[in-house]
Amino acid sequence: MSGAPSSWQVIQDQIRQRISRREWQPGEYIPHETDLAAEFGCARATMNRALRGLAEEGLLERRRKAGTRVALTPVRLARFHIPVIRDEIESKGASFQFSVLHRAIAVPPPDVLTRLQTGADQPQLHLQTLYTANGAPYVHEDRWINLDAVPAARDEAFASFSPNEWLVREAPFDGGDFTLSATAATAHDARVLGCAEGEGLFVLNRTTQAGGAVITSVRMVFHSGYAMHTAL
Amino acid sequence: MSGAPSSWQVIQDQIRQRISRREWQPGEYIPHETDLAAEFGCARATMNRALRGLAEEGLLERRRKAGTRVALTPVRLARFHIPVIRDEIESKGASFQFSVLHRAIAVPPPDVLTRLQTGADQPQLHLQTLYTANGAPYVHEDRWINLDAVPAARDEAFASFSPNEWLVREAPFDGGDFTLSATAATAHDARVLGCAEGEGLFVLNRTTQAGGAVITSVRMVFHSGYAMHTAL
DNA sequence: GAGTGGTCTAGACCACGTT
DNA sequence: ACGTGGTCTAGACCACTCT
Repeated sequence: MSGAPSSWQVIQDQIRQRISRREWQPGEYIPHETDLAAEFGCARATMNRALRGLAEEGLLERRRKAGTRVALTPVRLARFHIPVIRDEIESKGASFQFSVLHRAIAVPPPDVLTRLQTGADQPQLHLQTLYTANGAPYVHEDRWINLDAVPAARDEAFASFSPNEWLVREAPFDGGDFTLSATAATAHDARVLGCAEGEGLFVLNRTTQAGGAVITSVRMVFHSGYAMHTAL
Repeated sequence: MSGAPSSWQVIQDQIRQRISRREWQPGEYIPHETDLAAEFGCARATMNRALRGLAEEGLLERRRKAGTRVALTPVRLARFHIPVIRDEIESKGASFQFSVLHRAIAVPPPDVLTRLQTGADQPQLHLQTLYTANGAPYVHEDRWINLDAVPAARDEAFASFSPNEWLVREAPFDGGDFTLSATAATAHDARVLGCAEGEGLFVLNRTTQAGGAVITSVRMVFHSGYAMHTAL
């Protein structure tokens, strides 16, 4: 389907099998790169590529001088695609809309001040936006934009581009963090998202930075029933 | 702190800067590997390593014959460490305990049957386990184990090892999927987790496989206030 | 001090897709 | 048909850590 697997991928799969079949026990040292390369009849660089991948997945632990061992605790890491709202909605075949419910310039509350790393006397841009799919509420976004970092936002109406898309275009970020959590729908959440008060809602908090400066801090509350999914 | 950055990392950072500073616009084709390698005075393999990493991050799009371009939509992917409960709790300096609240062999409900890919006439092992940190409820686990795939589970008491840890030891997996969502605490949730009914709780559904066979399907409901966090 | 993985190079061939 | 990225090799030097 997707092309012939390359040599290092084949080798990687073989190694993976030896691990999952317990031919190499957890905690056990496996042969050195050089020996494995000889066994598989490939260059050491190729074997390195295969093993490096497994180490990045957390299946192997490698240390210079010590060697390579099978990880004791297979600490798997899951990859989640961070949603660009429009893409996520349109990829489901639904139509995308948004409306800015609230727009103001004000001093953020303390928790946002901390995240934005701005002063208590510096007003910033506050936006509340509802994104809908086929007209149904999809996610409610409560966003603060650091006007020192993105002064152009002050005069932006967010008519043709949603805050989300506008920022991606105008203020490319190079860092940040995510927090996923849950909350019970408040009366306000319920009204905006069109769900019952008290329902469990999925929440994503996100801060993005560029060159060390925090650009924006956003809290997104998703519609009831929303879930993030990934394969291992 | 963590060693001198290697050449390909330095190069990768330079490229990253050119992108985030808009020296190369989104959608724009950047020079070929060969040319960039010449410009940076490195081997093509080294440049390839740098660019490949950026492509995996979603910052670049590469196609044979076409070339390399800056991604239009920087579809970032976030990496989350999948919690091994004991490690997660102990890494916070808390003590780890667990207790199996319920243990039975029965035919799973329809949704679990689908996930386990077993028949409606095949009883499987059902476990409900509470994990605690310093005695406080941490996560409640509702797990079904496929006895065809893991027959040894039938006679396991899960006294010294939690279901979680026992499975990691006895039935190494090589695939699966995750779903993250939210729910409002039911009366049962509230009682088990010691929270108020109706609170928003974080839920992780997980299915793990080995060699194509589904080993276990589990739903974990975390204590109120739990969050998953990651940096970009 | 010595051994192992980490990285780099120059060159080659191949696979894919048509900026 | 041809150009570009993907992969592989053989050899070399280096960095880190000490099952």
